[in-house]
Amino acid sequence: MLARVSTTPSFKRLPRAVREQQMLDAAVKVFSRRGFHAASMDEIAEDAGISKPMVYAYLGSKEELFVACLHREGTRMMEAIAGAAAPDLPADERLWRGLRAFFGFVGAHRDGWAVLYRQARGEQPFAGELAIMRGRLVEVVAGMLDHALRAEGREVGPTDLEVVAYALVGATESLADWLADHPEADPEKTATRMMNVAWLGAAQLVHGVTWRPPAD
Amino acid sequence: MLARVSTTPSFKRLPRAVREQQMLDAAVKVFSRRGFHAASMDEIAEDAGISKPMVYAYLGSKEELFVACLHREGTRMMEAIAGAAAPDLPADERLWRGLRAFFGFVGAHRDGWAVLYRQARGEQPFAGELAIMRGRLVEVVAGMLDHALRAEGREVGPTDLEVVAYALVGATESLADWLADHPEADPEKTATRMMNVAWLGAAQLVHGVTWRPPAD
DNA sequence: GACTTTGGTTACTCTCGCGTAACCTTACGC
DNA sequence: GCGTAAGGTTACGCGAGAGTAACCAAAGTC
Repeated sequence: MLARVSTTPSFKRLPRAVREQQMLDAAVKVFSRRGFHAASMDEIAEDAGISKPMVYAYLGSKEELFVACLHREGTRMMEAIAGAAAPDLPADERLWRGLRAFFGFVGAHRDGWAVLYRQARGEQPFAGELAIMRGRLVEVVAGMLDHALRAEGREVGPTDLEVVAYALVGATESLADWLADHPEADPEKTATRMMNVAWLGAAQLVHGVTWRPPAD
Repeated sequence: MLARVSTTPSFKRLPRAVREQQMLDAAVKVFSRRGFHAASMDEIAEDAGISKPMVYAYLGSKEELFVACLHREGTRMMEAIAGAAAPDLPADERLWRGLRAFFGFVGAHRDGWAVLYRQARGEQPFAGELAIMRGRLVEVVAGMLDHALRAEGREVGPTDLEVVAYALVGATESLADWLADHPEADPEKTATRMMNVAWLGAAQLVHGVTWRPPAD
């Protein structure tokens, strides 16, 4: 004993870009399993096969690390959706493709994105970050609705539009949660169900059918 | 100086039941403002006008305290809804009354319930607690839908029913968030908007209008 | 008016985990 | 082949905040 002065060089010493991705992979995994607070930097570092100071050197504080996860995963998701829903298609087709892409993504990352997202909704430092992403989605959906409405020669106040879009996005998020909690469920089928709720409701609105509260 | 041996007796020494409510009030306030983790027991105690050991004596650990908040506020909300939506009304009327009561409640507790709820969705120890409450709501909504469907001589698989109900509940939660973030918004109007999305979509489903994915 | 229960306090302890200082070592430019 | 930057490590400081021990006093109770 006492030999092995130079520790097994195995194959270490990877370039920064690679290590960063490994760290993010580990971070997403650990944050998802444990939650932001219960997750320890030590565990993330260990899971990434690296020591803690490296994580700090590359990705900064725990909060920054979490935000980085959110960003990477969020961007991937947004790209998946944007890549599927071409802007020159009719509204229902766009909606359908967007939903399918979204649920496909969530289904494929069942214990990554969805869980991270859930975390972030509550914690104040991240809620803002999330609100921005959700805001972009809401804007897109609201734009679609507006487009469809104008095609019918109709028009609705911007707040109404925003709120309806917000509700649709909320319903979709909710089903994403549901999907994440039901490993056996089919993403495609979930997307279809969501489409039923969203589009049939939205279509009514587009055609000017409106529900009004009873006179009491 | 050195006098004031007996500290101002002011009017202290309240019965347990009263103090517990004060503590819960303070806890809801602080948890909402700071979030579960950032909230300190010291601050809650101070805000309740009492010292920390009393909080531990009456409500137990920090987690238990949070759960107690969730329970109290959740029960209040459920009661508000249940009291409004009589079970012998037609489905749309029940839905409308339930939504109105719900948004009324959220609007009246803008920085209490909604924020607490948001917190709890993410944190693992509480997510279960919440899931149970949401589950009850989903069940009620699903039951309503089922009832309406059967009245039309139609029937849908239980999973479909559950998922649609889940989506509606999710959309509603989402608008509750929106309402909590928009102090100027009118709860009644928000309920109407939700009703538009939920009911017009649901009504289509009830009448057997179903959207199907394009053949591709 | 003693005695016990209930409401209340001050002043700690102790853990946990973020963040860092100080220190190696392999690769690469030149 | 030699300097230096880039990749990597061990081992620790230390702040914060949950939870507690020990102790005090008013209000019932008999």
